[in-house]
Formats: sequence, C-alpha cells, structure tokens
Amino acid sequence: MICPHQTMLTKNVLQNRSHVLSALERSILEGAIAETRTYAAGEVAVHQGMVVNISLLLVAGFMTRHIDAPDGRRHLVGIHLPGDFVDLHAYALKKLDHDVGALTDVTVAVIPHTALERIQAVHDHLTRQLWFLTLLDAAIHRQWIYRLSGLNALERVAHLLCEMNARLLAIGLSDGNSFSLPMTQVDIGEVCSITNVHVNRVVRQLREMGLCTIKAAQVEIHDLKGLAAAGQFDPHYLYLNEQIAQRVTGRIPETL
Amino acid sequence: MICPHQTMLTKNVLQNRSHVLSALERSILEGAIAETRTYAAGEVAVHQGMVVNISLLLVAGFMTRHIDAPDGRRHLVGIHLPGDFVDLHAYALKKLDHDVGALTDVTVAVIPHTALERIQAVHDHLTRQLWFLTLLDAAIHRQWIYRLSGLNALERVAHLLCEMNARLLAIGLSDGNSFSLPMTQVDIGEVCSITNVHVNRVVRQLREMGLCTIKAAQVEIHDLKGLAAAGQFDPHYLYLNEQIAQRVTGRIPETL
DNA sequence: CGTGAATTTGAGAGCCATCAATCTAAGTGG
DNA sequence: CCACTTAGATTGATGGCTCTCAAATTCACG
Repeated sequence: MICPHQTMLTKNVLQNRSHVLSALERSILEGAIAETRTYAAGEVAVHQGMVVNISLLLVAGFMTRHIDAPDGRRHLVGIHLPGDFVDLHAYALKKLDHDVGALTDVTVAVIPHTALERIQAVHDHLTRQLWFLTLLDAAIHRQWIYRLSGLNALERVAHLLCEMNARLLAIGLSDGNSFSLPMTQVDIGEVCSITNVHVNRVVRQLREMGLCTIKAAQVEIHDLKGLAAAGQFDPHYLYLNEQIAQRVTGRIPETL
Repeated sequence: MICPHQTMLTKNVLQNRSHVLSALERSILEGAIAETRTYAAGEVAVHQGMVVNISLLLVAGFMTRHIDAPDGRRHLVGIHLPGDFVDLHAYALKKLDHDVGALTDVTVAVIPHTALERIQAVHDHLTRQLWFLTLLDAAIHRQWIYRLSGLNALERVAHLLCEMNARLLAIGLSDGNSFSLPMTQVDIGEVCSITNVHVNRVVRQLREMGLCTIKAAQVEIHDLKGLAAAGQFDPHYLYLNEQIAQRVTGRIPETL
C-alpha cells in the first residue's frame, strides 16, 4: 500500500505544527497520490477559472498564488513551500480565483479529487486536518492583509522574512537564522506591494540596522528579535508548535 | 425535527451562489443550531486566541473580523453579512487568529462543534459545502489582498462598494443599485487601509464622478458599470450564480 | 435643544512611486 | 576563452498620493 518511493512525499505536511498527522494518516495521504509532476520556474501550473479535478501537493521547490492586474502587474497572494497542499482548496472550489505558478523548478504530487472524496467518506479526523490546512492558508491571507494594511515598507519586508524563516524552520529548511529564499527583489515587491526599487532601499536599511542581510537568495538574520520587532511579527497565525513559535521570535536562544 | 422558529435562520446560507444547499441539507443545518444570541454594536463576540467549541451563523446584522495593531489601530480583515457562517473556520482551527465583532446589533445562531462533527460523519456533500463556505472567505481574503496591493484609494472604495452590493444583492438586501451599508467612513478606512479623512475625499470624488452617493449609511449607485470599472471589480471570486454575477457589473440592465 | 459622534474641509509633510541610468553576475555562443 | 546578452541589483532625482494635524460643520439622539 505504501509505495517506498512516495514515503517521503508527505513528510513536511503539517510538520512542526500544533496539528499533526498520524503515521497511518500520512500513509493514507500518500496512497492518494496518483503521480508526480514537475514544472519549470515561471510556469503556471493552475490557471484561474479553469475547472480542475485534482489538487497539488508541493514536494520540492517554491510556488506562488498570484492575481494578475489589468495593467499587467502581478500581485502575489500566497507563497508555498515544500509540504504545502498548494491548491487543496480546489477540492471544494473546483475552479480557482487565482493562478498557481512555479517560483522555482518544482516537483508536485498529484492527488485526484476522487481520492479525496474517498478519504472524506471514511477518515473524519484526517479530513478535518486537511480542512485545517486550507484554513491555515486563510489565516496567512489575513496576516498578509494586515501586513499591507498596518505596516510600512520596511516593516512589511521584515515581517515577510520572519514568516519565511518560521515556515522554513518548521520544515527543516531554515536553521533559525539563515535560509535560502529563491525570491528576487521584484518578487518580494509583488508580495509586499512595493516597487523593486524601494525593496532594494529597504533591504539596505535592514542591513544597515544590523537586522539581516540578503545576498544571492540567501537570507542571514543577525538579530532575530530585532527583525521580529521591526516587522511586528507574532507567529500565532501559523499555528506552529510552541517550541518553534518561541524560536522564530528570538525569545529562546537558538542553542537551546 | 425542523423547528419552525428556526426555519428562516439559514435561508441566506449559500443564497444565489453557484454552490447550493438542498432543502434537506438546510434542515440538517438548522437542526444543528443550539440557540440564538444577540450582540450589541461594537461588542466582540469571539476573542483572538481563545479556544472555542462553537461556531456562529450570522442571522441578522453585520459583523467584522479584525486584527488590532500594537498602536491601537484596528484593521478589518473581513466583513460578514446575514447568512454568513462567521467563524465556521473555528471548527478546524479551534482558536482564531483574529477577533470577531459586531458592526451593528446582531443576531447569531450558535452551532456546537459536536453537532458539526455529527454532520461531518454522515453528510459528505453538506460537509463539502461547509468547507466551501470557509474557502469562499479565503477567496474574499485574496481579493482584499489584491485590493490593498493593486488599487489606489479611490479604486479600493469603489471595489468595496461593488463587493458589498454584490454580496447584499445575493441575499436580497440590495436591489442592485441601492442598499443600506451600516459602515462609518472610519470603518471603510479600516477595510481599505486609508484614513477616514481621505475616505471622505474619495467618497466626494465618487459622487462628483457621478458613480455613487453615500448618505446616512445608504449607498446609491448611479453608474454601476462605471463604479465596477473604477474599482476593477470582477465578481468571479464570490462564486455567485451567473445571473447575479452579470447584474453586479452592470453588464445586464437591471430591469431584465 | 444640547451633546457627542460622524462628516467635511484645509494646509503642510512624508513615504514611496516613477523615471532613468549604472553596475554586477551569470549564462551563451562564436 | 572572451565578447555578448540578459536578469537582477543598485543608486539618484523628482513628483504625487495619502497621512497628519487642526478646525469647522452636520447629524443623530436623548
């Protein structure tokens, strides 16, 4: 039942969150995978408005959710990391209100909605965890609204970096202070709604403040507590387990 | 089984949406209602961070979801109208990342999570529709991100007014061109992330452009097509049925 | 008719956008 | 192996949208 090759595909789902999947549930989920696919950086995997009957689980790489404006500018409404169930919401929505694209080269696992229906019919708890995952995305959306609504350019970038650090730490892709972030300054601007020119000035400011440096898609946080304060970052909306939540605000020494 | 007094409580749920509830499903939902409550305008019904085991279905009045900033300013991340399942997401989240408050005096129906568990165990389709409702909120969140990210002050307010018109029309609280909107200019500013002073200037501009007038919490749209264009409003994210969707962009004469 | 909330109007300032140019790094092809 | 190409990063100058501060006015309501 459990294909060895697939065993690792779901390892990051709900990793280090206050909600967890049992080994059995994880294997059920893996059993629902029909195939894996790859997309090259820049490709659009799911187009807005198209009816779909599959959902994608991101295995490797970064993906975006974005809305294109009439003037051609792109606005990111979400970023997805390995372990994220990128468009699980398509299970109930059937057609999406936005595009899903590959930020880097990515590998995704394809899960047909028919398989999700079978899960839903039998596994109530697992279904509720899947539902939770879609609501976690919504919670992140709300924080992004707050980021745009309540923070200035410097604060927005600081907040984004803290969120990325937290989510990447949860899946083992950050050591708590440094991580690889495959986003250009244009990308960061499309998340924070500031021009790439101003992103550049803000990044320099963060560096001059001794908070962090970004060099060649590598983020080094020098003052985690200071960066979290600058971005007014409180990770409660990520529903992380307590230990991780404490670490990403610098409230606990990383050496603990 | 179906209490006559409760029969009307769910009438607006998924009203005029492309997803619908059968009469049976509606009665099942009504059977899950434990009680009704009222809150006065300004009261906070659900506090951020508190563990809850009930969800609220808004029957009458307007509610908000909001995040309070450290500086005391409030930022709305959602508005709810009669028929909205205000905090259904609490069923899977258990504690919310934001507050839920009463914008006006409101009446809500209380549905215990134990009742939702029973529904989930038996009624797959209804459960999927409930799941859909939470995803509809997320879709609206994304559009709010876009509103803040891609639109200027005038466009944001125009977009908000179009959304309110559309959602109110769907539940019979707008005739397509005029509706009651119990929001102050401060409230509108908290949604659109502009100061109440600037909201005022924008409202005047919209009036002078012949698009709409707002007087005593009553919105009169004079040029629906123009207002939708000004706000770059496309209602696809509301998942309305086709007829309603066409009407709220002025693409079909209201007299049809 | 008084009182506080909500709306309205004005003046000045600031954050960030826009426009433009330069620089760096990495990949490509001859 | 180097000229060429291109995406991304960087820096400067200017302007505009919106904020802030302040005051006046209207409105709702007891």
